[in-house]
Amino acid sequence: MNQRQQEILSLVQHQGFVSIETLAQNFAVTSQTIRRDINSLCEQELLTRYHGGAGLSSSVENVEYATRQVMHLEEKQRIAKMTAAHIPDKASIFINIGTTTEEIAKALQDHNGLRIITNNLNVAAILRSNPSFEIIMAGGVVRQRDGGITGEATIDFIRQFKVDFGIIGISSIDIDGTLLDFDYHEVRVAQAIIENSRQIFLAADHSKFERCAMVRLGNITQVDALFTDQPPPAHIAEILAETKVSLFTAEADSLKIAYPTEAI
Amino acid sequence: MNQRQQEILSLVQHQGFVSIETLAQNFAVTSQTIRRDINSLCEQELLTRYHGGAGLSSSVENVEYATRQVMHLEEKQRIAKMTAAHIPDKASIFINIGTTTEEIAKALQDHNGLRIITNNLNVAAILRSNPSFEIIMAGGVVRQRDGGITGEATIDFIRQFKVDFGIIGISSIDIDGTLLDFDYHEVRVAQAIIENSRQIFLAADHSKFERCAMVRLGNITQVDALFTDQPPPAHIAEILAETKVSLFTAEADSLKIAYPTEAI
DNA sequence: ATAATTATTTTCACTTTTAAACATTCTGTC
DNA sequence: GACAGAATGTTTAAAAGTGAAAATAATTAT
Repeated sequence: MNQRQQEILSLVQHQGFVSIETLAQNFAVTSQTIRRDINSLCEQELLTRYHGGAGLSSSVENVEYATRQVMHLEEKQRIAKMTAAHIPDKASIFINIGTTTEEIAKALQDHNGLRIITNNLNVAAILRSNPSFEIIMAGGVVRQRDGGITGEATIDFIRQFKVDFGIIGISSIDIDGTLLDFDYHEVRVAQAIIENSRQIFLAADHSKFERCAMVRLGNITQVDALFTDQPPPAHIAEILAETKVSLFTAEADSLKIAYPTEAI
Repeated sequence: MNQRQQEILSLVQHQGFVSIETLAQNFAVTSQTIRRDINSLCEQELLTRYHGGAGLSSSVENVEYATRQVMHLEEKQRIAKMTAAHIPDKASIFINIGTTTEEIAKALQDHNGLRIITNNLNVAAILRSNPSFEIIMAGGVVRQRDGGITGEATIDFIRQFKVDFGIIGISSIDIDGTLLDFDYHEVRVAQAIIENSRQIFLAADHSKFERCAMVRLGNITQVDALFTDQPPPAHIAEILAETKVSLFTAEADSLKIAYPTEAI
């Protein structure tokens, strides 16, 4: 996103609506350029396109979160689609907090008869539209910025269940396979989910391999399958192969799937 | 959908019905344009076309709920405003399911430092916009139709707390003061709220005195204050006086909206 | 029941907006 | 300096939005 696009976004956020003509004059570019900017921002669901201008996207209040939400959106959507394809109808699943897991929720909308337990208000809102689903909301303290629910009460709540699949996102994966996050409370919840799921699906786009968070969640060997968008670093790939963690890679052009190779 | 259409939709959702003439004047366009908007919205089944205007859609998933939400809206808003005025800043409160309690949540938005426990997804969404609030979501099974959360897990969750105010809505109040609701699960949650609140505020518009539901929730003598929009029936008023339940009535210059009878 | 009124549909003309294709400029790399 | 790639500008045809007028349908008043 370039400077001008950020400013457009900020203008929309302050004024609710801006016309293409105004923007073109303000930034001293042609309306065509503004159109390209707006179309691009629109694809990222950061704002809504109207005839003659652009306005606030449906219900974005938290800009910081909304921006994070669109980082690597394409990748996340590919990952989400692939992950959803591995969840059978009528399965019971945990879905925890995270922008990637929200995309997975969207990808699951057309499934049938799922029973979902989540600590994410957005996930609940997304999945509520399908009447064949049974949605169970985990109780606890609501985080304003992303609608996540955490805390001791949440953990106790989650422990009441045992489900088929636990779908978790993550902030960063260290080179030795350590899973890390920024928020202690969120980590506690994720651990509870891991303990109470028969299979764990970890969804993480490639950016997570290049970042550092500080709270240890666990190790990548605890998961059953890793869903990502690019082949992971060599060392991680080795660990996955050794521990027989399935690796699914949703690459841009064609969908490539790599199965774990036998340890030599 | 353009912004005008969105606003039309929102108007319909709030008022139940809008006339084409009014809309044309409001938006400063010809009635023809409004007609096109309405026809388009109608094709999407977002609202229903009537001769001379448009009203709530009758084929939306939860019409039942949407209709209920609009019924006696003005009264509910008056009741909500008055109820909110009796809640001090920094109070801890339960808010349960119900269209009236949702209005109360809206009326509470400008308070400060509230700590709210709710089993209503909509209430959580409404109050999340105020960063000074601490919101705790009760866990449990999500009801598709209204975002309410009920079940044993919810009751256990609520029992973990003891708050200053419990704000509850109700489906009907019998002539002898019996509080009644339609849903057993919802009643169980309301009872848990009553048990764990120092003060109970009951919010009910006048229509609740004329209806019958079947699940007994409790008796009006269990509440500390009743908030309504018209003086209750004499017998109820007597009970309230005898048992020293406070009665707050938010009356207003009567304002009636005529609904058209048949959709086109 | 009939006339008068009001709302709706249909059609057409006009303007603005959009998208697509291609030309141009700019930028960084080799 | 040549080149590739991205961003921007230009032109043009298609699409969308709007308003006006006439014909038809529905509603209300007499």
